[in-house]
Amino acid sequence: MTSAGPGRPRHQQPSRPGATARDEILDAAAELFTNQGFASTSTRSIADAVGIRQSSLYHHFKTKDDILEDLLEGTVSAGLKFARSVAALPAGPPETERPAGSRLHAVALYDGTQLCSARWNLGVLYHLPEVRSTRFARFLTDRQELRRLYGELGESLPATPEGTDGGDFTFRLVESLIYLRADGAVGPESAMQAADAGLILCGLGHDLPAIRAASRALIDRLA
Amino acid sequence: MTSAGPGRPRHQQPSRPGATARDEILDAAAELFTNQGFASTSTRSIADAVGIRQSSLYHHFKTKDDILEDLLEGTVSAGLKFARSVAALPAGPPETERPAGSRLHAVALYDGTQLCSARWNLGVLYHLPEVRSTRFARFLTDRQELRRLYGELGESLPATPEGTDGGDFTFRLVESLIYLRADGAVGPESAMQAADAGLILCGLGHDLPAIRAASRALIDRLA
DNA sequence: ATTATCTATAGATCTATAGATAATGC
DNA sequence: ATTATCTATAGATCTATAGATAATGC
Repeated sequence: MTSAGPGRPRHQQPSRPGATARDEILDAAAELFTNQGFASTSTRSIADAVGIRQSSLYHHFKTKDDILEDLLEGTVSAGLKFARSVAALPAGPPETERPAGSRLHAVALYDGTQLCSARWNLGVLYHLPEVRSTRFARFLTDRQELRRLYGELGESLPATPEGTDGGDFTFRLVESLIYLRADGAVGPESAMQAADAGLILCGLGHDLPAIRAASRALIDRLA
Repeated sequence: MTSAGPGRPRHQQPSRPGATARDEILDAAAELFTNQGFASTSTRSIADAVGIRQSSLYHHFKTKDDILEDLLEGTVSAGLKFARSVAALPAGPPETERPAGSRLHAVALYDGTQLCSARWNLGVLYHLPEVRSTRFARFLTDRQELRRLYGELGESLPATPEGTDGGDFTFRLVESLIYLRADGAVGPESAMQAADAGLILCGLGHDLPAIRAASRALIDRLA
């Protein structure tokens, strides 16, 4: 028994990662939302998982939706930032020769690696009907911009067969890692395989070894 | 005012498709589950959509979960049946020459077409955390068998590049149609494009026109 | 004074059951 | 007798707010 009870200081016995109580709440909510669903997870169960009272959550978040919003934002912001910086690079090789498709591959690999290795598989929340509301507009537009960047990087490739949008297929393959992971079928190579498959669909399967190397270099440089 | 009130006959003013009250309930639940989510949809709102009292639902279904179970089963049974009959065909051309990959393409096209054109986009319910319980074992094993059949059909192809499971990638691309549709981005060609992309990943992109023709023929014959 | 917690609770649900009622079909 | 509906309700939630309490830091 340390000093439990009303008005106890800020943050004791951190059973969860995170420097602050707010971070602990987010971590507990992420675990519960991904494992039980958003609507099925009560604010009480989140509080229980953290070790505080249900009502104390409302000191840190205005509503339950706000918790979800924070979590969703966190899953897309790094990937979007990386994709923006990659898309801002010139397509042609600047000084070092960079094979066509390296930029799309790098975005897919970075994004996919994150989806596979993040502490919780929050991607399963992307397609919740609840999320399709203006309430979550910032997340939605961020994810839409990321998708558009995939499309742009795919369009800049001349080799793609007619009729297919290789960039968007790559985006879809990368996001399918979410459900592969939910099925327990993600391995250490899954993200690379998804990125490779995207490039194959763009007609660049013949050059994969060089693309992989340039993709890794881009990630090391920009991430 | 027709004969409303207690004990009225079975089934009047059918505002929804379906011959029976049970079918109307399923249709209303499908609409609400896909648009608002399963946990967020109350039995009352389903009943309201049908035009009966909340408690009257329980004459047709034992629990709310039972409604979901019925809906999920309905989305996978036809596709699984088709995939089984396709997988039972000999791989080599029997009398008519059937190009390699036609069987996988046919399964993907049939399945994808259904996902794109079903009255409600029930696929968004596949990955609900709630569904991962033994409660829905029959649906889960059916879907798993369908996935395994994709894998088998992919394995039988010699052309697939090493390291990629072309059958499983095809399965993932087809299921990604669910989320393409949820984003309002499905067109009349989407299912065919997904099936084609799967075959490209299996190394058969060069033979697509012939594969498409054989795939269509298989669907006409077996579906 | 500010911050983080607590207790207590309002008010609105939500699922499922019990039992009454009336139409149908034998 | 069976079927499909209804009314009424038990009992269990669930979210969010109000206001008290105590530790902290100035």
